[in-house]
Amino acid sequence: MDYLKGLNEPQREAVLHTEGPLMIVAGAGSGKTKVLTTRIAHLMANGVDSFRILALTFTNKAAKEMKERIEHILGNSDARNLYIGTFHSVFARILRAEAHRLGYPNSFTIYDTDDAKSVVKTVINELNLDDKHYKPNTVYNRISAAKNALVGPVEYKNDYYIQQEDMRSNRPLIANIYDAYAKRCFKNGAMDFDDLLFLMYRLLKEFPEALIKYQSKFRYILIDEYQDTNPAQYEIIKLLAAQHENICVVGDDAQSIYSFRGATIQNILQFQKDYDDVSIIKLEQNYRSTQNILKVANDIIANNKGQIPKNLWTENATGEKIKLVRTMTDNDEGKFVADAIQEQKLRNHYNNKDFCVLYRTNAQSRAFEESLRRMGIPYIIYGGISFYQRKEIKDYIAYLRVIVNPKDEEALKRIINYPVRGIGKTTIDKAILYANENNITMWDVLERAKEFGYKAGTLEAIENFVLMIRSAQSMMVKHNAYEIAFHIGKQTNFVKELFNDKSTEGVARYENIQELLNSIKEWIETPLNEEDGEVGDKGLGAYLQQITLLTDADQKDPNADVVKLMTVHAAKGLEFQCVFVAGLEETLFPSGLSINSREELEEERRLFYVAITRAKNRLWLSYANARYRFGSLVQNEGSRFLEELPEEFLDRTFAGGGARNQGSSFNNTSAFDRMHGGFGAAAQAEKTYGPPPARKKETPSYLPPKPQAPKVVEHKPAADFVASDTSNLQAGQKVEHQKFGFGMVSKMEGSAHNPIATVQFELNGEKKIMLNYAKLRIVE
DNA sequence: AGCAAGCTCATTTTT
DNA sequence: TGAGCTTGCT
Repeated sequence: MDYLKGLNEPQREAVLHTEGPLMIVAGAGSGKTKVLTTRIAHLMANGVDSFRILALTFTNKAAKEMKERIEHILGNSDARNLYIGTFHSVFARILRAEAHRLGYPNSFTIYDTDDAKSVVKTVINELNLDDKHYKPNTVYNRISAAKNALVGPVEYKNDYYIQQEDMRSNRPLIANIYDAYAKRCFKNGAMDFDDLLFLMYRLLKEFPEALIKYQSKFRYILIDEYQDTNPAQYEIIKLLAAQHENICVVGDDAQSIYSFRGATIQNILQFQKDYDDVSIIKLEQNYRSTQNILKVANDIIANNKGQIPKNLWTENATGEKIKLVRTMTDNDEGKFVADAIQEQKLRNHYNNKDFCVLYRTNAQSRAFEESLRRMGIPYIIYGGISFYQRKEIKDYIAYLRVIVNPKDEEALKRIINYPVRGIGKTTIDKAILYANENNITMWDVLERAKEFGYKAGTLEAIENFVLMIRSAQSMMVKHNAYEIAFHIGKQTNFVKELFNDKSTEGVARYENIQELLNSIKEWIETPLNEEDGEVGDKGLGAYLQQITLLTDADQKDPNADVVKLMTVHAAKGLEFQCVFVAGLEETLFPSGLSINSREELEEERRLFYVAITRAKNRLWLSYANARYRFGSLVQNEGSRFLEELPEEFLDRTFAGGGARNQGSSFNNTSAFDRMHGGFGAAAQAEKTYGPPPARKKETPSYLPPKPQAPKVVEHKPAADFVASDTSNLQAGQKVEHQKFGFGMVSKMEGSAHNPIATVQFELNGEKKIMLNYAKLRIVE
């Protein structure tokens, strides 16, 4: 019973309460994972067979961590056979075994978002609809939302309100697209991410034998991050738990941040009504953050209505005040963060991995990357395009997909003529047309190419291709995923082709393929779950299933000593010594798309709450006066959330042009800036903008008066306008700007990284031009 | 057929 | 800004 030591009272209670429905309301940093893992270990220590425990998480990372911690507690490897995983991966595994019931091959493909959107696009075009109006992205999101609400194509078409909505947006035919899309996926033997939930639900609902099988199998069910479950997940859980009712859900309504994906807090409230005697345990002691950080977080979230009442408290030290920093531009914000990290490393002996930079949108990462790179601080970005989304990797994998499931038209289209083998666009278009006309798959057409009147040369090319795929298919009986992958790379000249490309990108692509092959090999060598026979051992099918459900975060080493950059969403469940929350500006955080209703705004606020509560020791909040948004510099107001911060816990500073912000004896300038013109851009900027304003008490921040940009007299540059190298620009030179026209440089200032020219334009008067961004042509 | 240049358009967040 | 797509050229 050693594992019970080190738990506080409610934690212990949650672990020991094994029978019957239980809801754990776990505040940020209250030891939720510890409770979940100890609970599972406790069940196992008391003789529950690991096959009978189902634990569902939102990320593979969380699942993996839980498994490891359980193994650690138990001191053996019994945990290997637990059903721990994401909703998607666990359901994929079950669906693989039950696919036949739904009319799917058990070798079904899982389409990622890109594949799915591509099918949507294909279908839109085939229905002769305009893809400018029916944008694949929009339509896909609509379909996705429908599936997550368990609305199938038929219900979609028959639902009055949904139809009204589509009428209003002038897209009445989405129902038809949805229907065609679902049929096409089925024909391709493919499920998209949402299908893994939707079809799992249908499996349990429509096939009582399947329902009984899994209901009785899973005697104990645990759900992590319950506040982020959507209706599909909710219904599935309910069905699975109905027999034993040993269901434990863990969540925090204050951290619900996925409503855009259909998640609803209603599930938390509904849970209490679904079962007769639900026990509720609250974990309210925070072990993560300083008092100051927690105080700020609590104050922020108190602005939301209708929270489950909780009192999150901590015994930790008071800690430092929260630093609120304003900069001129997003690039300055980047520089400020890199500077501050450097300073903290020196002053407080932190490692790189103690720092995390959080932002609202992935696009914001650029400024931080640049400044960190310039300072030589190693970093890693979570959430960009993942390894498996790179073109060469997707192409390579497409071969494997076709071998496993030749009905997969998306994969087939990718590789049928790559590397080039004389099966061009015309041939492919024809094949798809024939397939649609005869209601067969594209692969069927290729196999029976003779019947469709292709020219001799084309026919030969097709037949060779079909033979090659078939021979690889026959390998599946005796060979594992690695052997087949290696074989196909050689056979198709895929690898050789990349090897011969000596351009920088070519070399990188070749290396990526090598890395892919290595990772397949590695996967082959890791031991199986005992019960995994049903998934198909180390075959290609099992491999493919596994990688499509892998997230970007799963591919990166969380222990590497590097600064981490990620969106707030991606940071859920993580913690860091030092956290920077950047881009706290209206229309960015909160997002401009979420300020029109209270619900959306409250979700943004929860997101901010999640961001703040990632920090253990030190927290910086930053925002920029102006930032580059789709190409041009846009002014922004500070976020309304900043006004909700309790003033007494804040330390306000201004860090204009990337200077150090506080305290050091050299005051506000970096050595570099001092060498290049006194106080540099920072001091200059401070004169212009002043320090960040303290909280305005009365003025509501809604609809802030927009500072009117001075009207520009448009200048049409010559067609051959070419920006000059302005690194040696001097006062007195004459220049041309694309928008402002001709002018004379009157003054040069700023640092060498960030030179600023003051120009007297003939038509537009005096402007300050940041040479790093603007394009100027030197006239003389 | 294949490639390069130019054009348009989008930006929330992710399994 | 930059990705993806169409157009036009070879």
